[in-house]
Amino acid sequence: MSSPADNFEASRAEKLHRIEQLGVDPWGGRFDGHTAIRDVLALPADKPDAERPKVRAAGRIVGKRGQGKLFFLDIRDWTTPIRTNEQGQERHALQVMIGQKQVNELSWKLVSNLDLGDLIGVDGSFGKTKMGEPTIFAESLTYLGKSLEPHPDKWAGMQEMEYRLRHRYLDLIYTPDTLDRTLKRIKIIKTIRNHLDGQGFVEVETPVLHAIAGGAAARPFTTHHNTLDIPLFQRIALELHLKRLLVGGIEKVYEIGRVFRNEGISQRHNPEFTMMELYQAYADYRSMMDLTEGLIVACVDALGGGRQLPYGEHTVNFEPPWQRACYVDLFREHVGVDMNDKDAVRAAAPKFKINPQIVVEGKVIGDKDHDVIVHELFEHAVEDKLIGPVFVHDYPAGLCPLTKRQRGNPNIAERFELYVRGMELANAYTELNDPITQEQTFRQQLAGLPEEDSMAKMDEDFIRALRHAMPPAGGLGVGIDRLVMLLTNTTTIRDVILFPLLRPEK
RNA sequence: GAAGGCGUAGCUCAGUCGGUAGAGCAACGGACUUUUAAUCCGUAGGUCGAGGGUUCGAGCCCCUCCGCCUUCACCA
Repeated sequence: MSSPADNFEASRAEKLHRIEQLGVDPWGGRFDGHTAIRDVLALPADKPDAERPKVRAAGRIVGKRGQGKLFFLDIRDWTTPIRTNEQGQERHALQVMIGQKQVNELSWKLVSNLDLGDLIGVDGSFGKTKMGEPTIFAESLTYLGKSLEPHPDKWAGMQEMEYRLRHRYLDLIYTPDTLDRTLKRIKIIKTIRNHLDGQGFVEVETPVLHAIAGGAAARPFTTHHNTLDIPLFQRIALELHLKRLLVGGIEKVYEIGRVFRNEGISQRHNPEFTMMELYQAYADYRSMMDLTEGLIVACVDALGGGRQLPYGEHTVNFEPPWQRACYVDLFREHVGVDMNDKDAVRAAAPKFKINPQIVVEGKVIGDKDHDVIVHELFEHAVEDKLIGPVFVHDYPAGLCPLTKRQRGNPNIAERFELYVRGMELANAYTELNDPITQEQTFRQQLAGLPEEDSMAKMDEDFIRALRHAMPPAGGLGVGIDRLVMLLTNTTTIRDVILFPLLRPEK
């Protein structure tokens, strides 16, 4: 008894053998001068037979129809547009016609060995068939790779998320949105670089391996260096090194890089994700608002789909200027009480299903801090309403201990978050450059951390850097994955990351 | 971490009341020079996620486990 896989493997092995017997390498080699399928389809297709343009193309076989001495292939490459043909049908491939009399003898012998999933090079002329389908009329074929595995159903495609994630290479071929999103992500990141470079920022690379994982309050991944025999952490933020560079006089600096947080996985969280952080000397959070607006509008424009982008049921209007709203005002508007009125805030909490008491394992062990209740209320009552884009600015100082206070108002932190569709897209501060306050606040934060987070340590070296005077600065952080989600109408982070973390099979 | 859903051929999916495991595509053999989800004739393909239990009999009912999805919780 043979399994279907065995049958399949045996048949492909037999074809490999037959191709080799013809003196043809089934794995191909350098194939110069081929035209992208997008460009082939743009060639004039209505010339008389004798005047058809000569073309060379290469692609993956995604369809084949045999008809005795005439054979049709559908091939696809990474430029292949989705178009509607003269019959009103949607097509996502370029047709190749192989006629026994039109193609050379060796190529005709190869035809019976062609399978869905193979990579093939074609030389021929470009025109239309009697049915009006743009087609390459093949004169010779070149093998560029034989698929030894079956490919997904050509019409149903790939439906199961797990199958798509574990076979992303197939997903890129058979789910058009996957390739489209991937290319858009690349374009967005490139646009960010171009835009920032154009504003005089410089991009740097800072260490991924940290002796102390600082700059955020997240649990890090741990690792170990053998020669030094020390524990190391993968970075959870870019912040502390970039600020050292501010001290060093690099006045406009940014980094786009991977950060790692050893926390939950969800539609909006992957353990490794891409952050962009930038710092600008002698600027503040207001400067960052203008910069953020310009940066994201540049990304929107780069995608070429206009400034109103769909997201789920909504349309988000990225046309500047964007709304700017005070935290206090939004709070009053949606919660209905003044956030500084402690009794009123406490009384309002249950209306939004928030317990103003701290409960551990079913027991009340105390009252939550006022600022904590305020922020929980904000998250439950306000965030979802922020279709935006909207800059929420001037946070309660208690929520942002490491942010510079407003001059003359120590209860307000100079911070904003950019919200779009209820998602936090960017986070910016007027950075604290007073090393004494910074150190005190660090120590207070560390003192409050639970046992399991005891790997968090004071970064003395960073404090020492600040003590040499860091310029006042504005800082901005943008979660690139979430930005791509928003701009490509994608609801899960796993579809904007090519290879999101999955539990290994078996 | 909790609850719910899903897991059947390579892919996409049916499977009724517990009674011999099904279809389309893909594959294999054959016919066919303008097809395009080609058509026609024929063939093969299964650890029903894994393990245990109930039963004369389990894809289906029960238990345990694994994986994925969704919601919630967590989340600078």
